[in-house]
Amino acid sequence: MRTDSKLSRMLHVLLHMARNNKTYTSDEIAQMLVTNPVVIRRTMAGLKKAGFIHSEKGPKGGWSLVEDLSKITLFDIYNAVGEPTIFAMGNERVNPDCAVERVVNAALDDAMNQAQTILLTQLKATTLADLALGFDQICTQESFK
Amino acid sequence: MRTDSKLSRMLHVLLHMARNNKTYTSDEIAQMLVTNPVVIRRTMAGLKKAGFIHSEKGPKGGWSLVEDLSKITLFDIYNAVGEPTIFAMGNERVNPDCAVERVVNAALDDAMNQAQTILLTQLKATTLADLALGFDQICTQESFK
DNA sequence: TTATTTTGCAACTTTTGATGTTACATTAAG
DNA sequence: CTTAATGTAACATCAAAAGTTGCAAAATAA
Repeated sequence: MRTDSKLSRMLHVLLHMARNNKTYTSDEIAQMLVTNPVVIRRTMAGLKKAGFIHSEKGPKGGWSLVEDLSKITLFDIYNAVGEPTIFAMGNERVNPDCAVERVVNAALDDAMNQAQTILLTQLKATTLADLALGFDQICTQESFK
Repeated sequence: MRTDSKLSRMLHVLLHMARNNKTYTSDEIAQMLVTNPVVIRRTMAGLKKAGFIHSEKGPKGGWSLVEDLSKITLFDIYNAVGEPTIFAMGNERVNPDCAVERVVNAALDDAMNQAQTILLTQLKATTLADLALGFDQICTQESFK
């Protein structure tokens, strides 16, 4: 499969929404991310269900932020987009009775679980407000409008 | 794409080879892993190139272990099978000039790099001999022939 | 009420990388 | 010289993410 970029994309969108404090249509967002508006709606649906954003139909409609950035962690968004598969590598399981297979898989699972724990811990420790802060720093450094 | 199982599979094969101390044909291995012998040759080619195993053509030919299990780490095999992509999640990079994108990607890259470091460190710290040991323990516990 | 804008969503297509398959060349044993 | 193996190129399949199309539903405004 392709690399799952839903988390990356949604973080991108949410920060833009927070920064400009306006509603965005799926079309605008799709242009921003160079993709299709339907893909946007599909993915944003998860964030809406989780209560982070709101959507309005019809003219003047679109997507808007509901929650405070400081209350949303990257892990929250990871969950809201459906907890994408983390690893592209995995165990084969053809014969659970094979002791060799069990030992090999246990070792790999252990290593992968440790890695996953670190990753999710990092996501939990970072809020969107943290990212916004880093963003403001860049803008101060350089010349952003 | 599918989940990459080359590392898991090769570890499985190597432990079997070490345990029974015999040469295996690609066909035998393929049956063991429930796959195709050509897939086996393709993957084993990497291990051969890295010097961990030897292959012999013709009747009585097949694959045999060359290196001592204690000298091979799981990381060595990870490398030998071509350093498969670790993560199924990733950043989108549509506009490197976008400060939001940069901040988001930096945060995700950081989390993923930490996770990757842990994973590879674990692979480096485990030798095939370690796995064989765990294997022997299982065999003692239960009733393996 | 009707035209327009926008989300909601089902159904299908495309893409991409791992895996699987076929065919045939090469090599070694007997 | 036949048989049993590996070596490898070329092509086929599979699966999951992303992309598309089409249309229903809802809200706004004239």
